[in-house]
Amino acid sequence: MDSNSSFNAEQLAAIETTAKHVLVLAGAGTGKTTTIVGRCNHLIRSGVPEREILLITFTRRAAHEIRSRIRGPEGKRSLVTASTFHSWAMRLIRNNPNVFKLESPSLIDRDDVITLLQRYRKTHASQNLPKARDLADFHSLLVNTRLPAEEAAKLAGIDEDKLSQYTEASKFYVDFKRSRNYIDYDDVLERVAEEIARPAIAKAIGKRFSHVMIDEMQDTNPLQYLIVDALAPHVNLFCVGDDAQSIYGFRGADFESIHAFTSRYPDAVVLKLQENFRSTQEILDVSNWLLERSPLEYDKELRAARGAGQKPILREFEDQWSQADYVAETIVTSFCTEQRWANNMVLVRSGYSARAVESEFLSRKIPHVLIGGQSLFGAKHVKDVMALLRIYANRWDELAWMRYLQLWKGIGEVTAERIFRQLALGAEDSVGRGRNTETPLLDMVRDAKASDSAGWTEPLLRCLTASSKPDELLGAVLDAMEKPMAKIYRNDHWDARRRDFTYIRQLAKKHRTVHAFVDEYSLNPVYEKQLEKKGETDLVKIITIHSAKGLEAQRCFVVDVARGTFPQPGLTEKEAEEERRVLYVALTRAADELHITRAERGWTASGSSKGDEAYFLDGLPLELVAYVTEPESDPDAGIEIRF
DNA sequence: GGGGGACACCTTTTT
DNA sequence: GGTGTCCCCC
Repeated sequence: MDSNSSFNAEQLAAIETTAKHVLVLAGAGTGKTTTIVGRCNHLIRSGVPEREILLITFTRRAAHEIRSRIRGPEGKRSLVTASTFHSWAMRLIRNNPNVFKLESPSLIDRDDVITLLQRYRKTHASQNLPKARDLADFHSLLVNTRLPAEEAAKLAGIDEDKLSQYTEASKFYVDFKRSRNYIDYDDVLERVAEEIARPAIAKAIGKRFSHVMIDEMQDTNPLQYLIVDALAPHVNLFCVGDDAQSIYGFRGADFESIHAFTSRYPDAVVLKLQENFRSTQEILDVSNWLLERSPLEYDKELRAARGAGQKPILREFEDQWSQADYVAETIVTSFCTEQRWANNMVLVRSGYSARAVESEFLSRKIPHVLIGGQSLFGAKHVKDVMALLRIYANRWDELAWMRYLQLWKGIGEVTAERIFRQLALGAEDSVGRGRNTETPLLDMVRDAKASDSAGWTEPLLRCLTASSKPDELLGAVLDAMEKPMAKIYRNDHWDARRRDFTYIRQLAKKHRTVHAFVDEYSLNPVYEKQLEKKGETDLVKIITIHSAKGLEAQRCFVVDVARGTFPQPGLTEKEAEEERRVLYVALTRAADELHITRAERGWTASGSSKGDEAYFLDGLPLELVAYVTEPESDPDAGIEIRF
């Protein structure tokens, strides 16, 4: 991989370019990651200090992947910074409180935001407000797109007469965060974007990082663009993207912006990677067909460097169980000859779709890993425990207090809020009176113990008096919470939940401060199923398509490609086209064997659909695939006589 | 004010 | 199978 002979001419041109700013348009499977890594190594060889290279990705997974492929000197860890926009920005904020005007803020995640907005909704119950989730999503869209509220509303399909409810909620939310020193994911970027607009700041950052590389440029949203724009005069940009793989529109990304790259950065060159090394031509034929059917212009026609192979298989099933059975059966059969589970990848549109497949794998004992589902830190019981750690890190983290207090029998929202207010007021008082304020909270909790029949004071005291080493603190907290949690979760898989804490403790060991650990759990959640599989490498991947971008496997199953499911009904054209790109990403993951399946009766080849919903495979020329119906759907087609 | 039961409506996708 | 929401009883 190090010698230039392993790159083709297109890749080499990108790797060795001397242009200040570069945009590489790289179709699926054209060696995008290889090129980024190659560019990185090339820069280092040409004398650019490793620490001057900043490599930005959109998912943690991609950051990790790239980091592992950049070699440091003599096998040492490379000094190249490879991280997501968010974790890079968060580190800047933490390390420069004066510049970013935030002193140890508490980072809150989406669940916290929703909890908070649920509370807001209750206090405005008469107004019949939109769901907390919708309020949160709208606010986030507003921040990420930088649009005026009216236009963002149009984008999100919000009625004009409802808009004031959304903007009022946003206002409440922003005020709440400011008064409590909270920041959310969007604030992390926004804070950096605002300060980096000052030339002195941008210049200082440019001094540290001379080369900024951005992966998946098409997913960059306007907020992130502000950061890139500010850096552009001071750094060399190397951006890689593919408009056909833009699948983060819901986060405010607009792939049209990469078309405007050269007008944005006049001294930029645009290079193309068009030769696909991953897939057989048959797989690309179906993928190309899908894109051609789009009303949008992608100017893309992938060519297979590898040549011909076998046609993709299109199958339909009665229900999701027979579909899952087919996937499992095919994999087991292949394992007999290949002796390798990891040749297989199952791609799902949503975590929900993964369930039937996973349960089939479990019953057949097929070693697998589920990626993109719920994060371990998203689990209720983990959040309960983390609430105590959050209080430790930031004594007046109201959301953490509310969560913790409401665990206890007899304490609901109202009582929890009362207790919190009393403590906060008491602390203020003792500051006002100039008392020794070292431990006012501790004293007050001790005082409260006398009247505490619910039991909340005891674990809290253990927590507040514990060691400041994350793993020791966590140990103390778990110790104190074990019994009460066993009771709370007695009918709710307590044994399975309890096991998770072992992993959390291992993770805590890696951090020096509680603050760092609490941050990490928001920005870098660890996925439960992945942790369990640590060490095992030969696994079938069940993965959401969004998480699978950049990955490949010899044999891929794209399941639940069904009318009314993928795409879901009722999407705007813009949204539906994004779904088309999602499917495109899925299809182009396959190297040799592609199985497209759907679990429903009645798929028709030539567009004479039964439902009114859009369906991407309508009109698919049957010669592009091997099409098989399940026996139940067409009894005659399935007759098999055994001898 | 808390809690349990019934109910609907799910599920996008990531930081 | 899971979770948010509403309603009614304690």
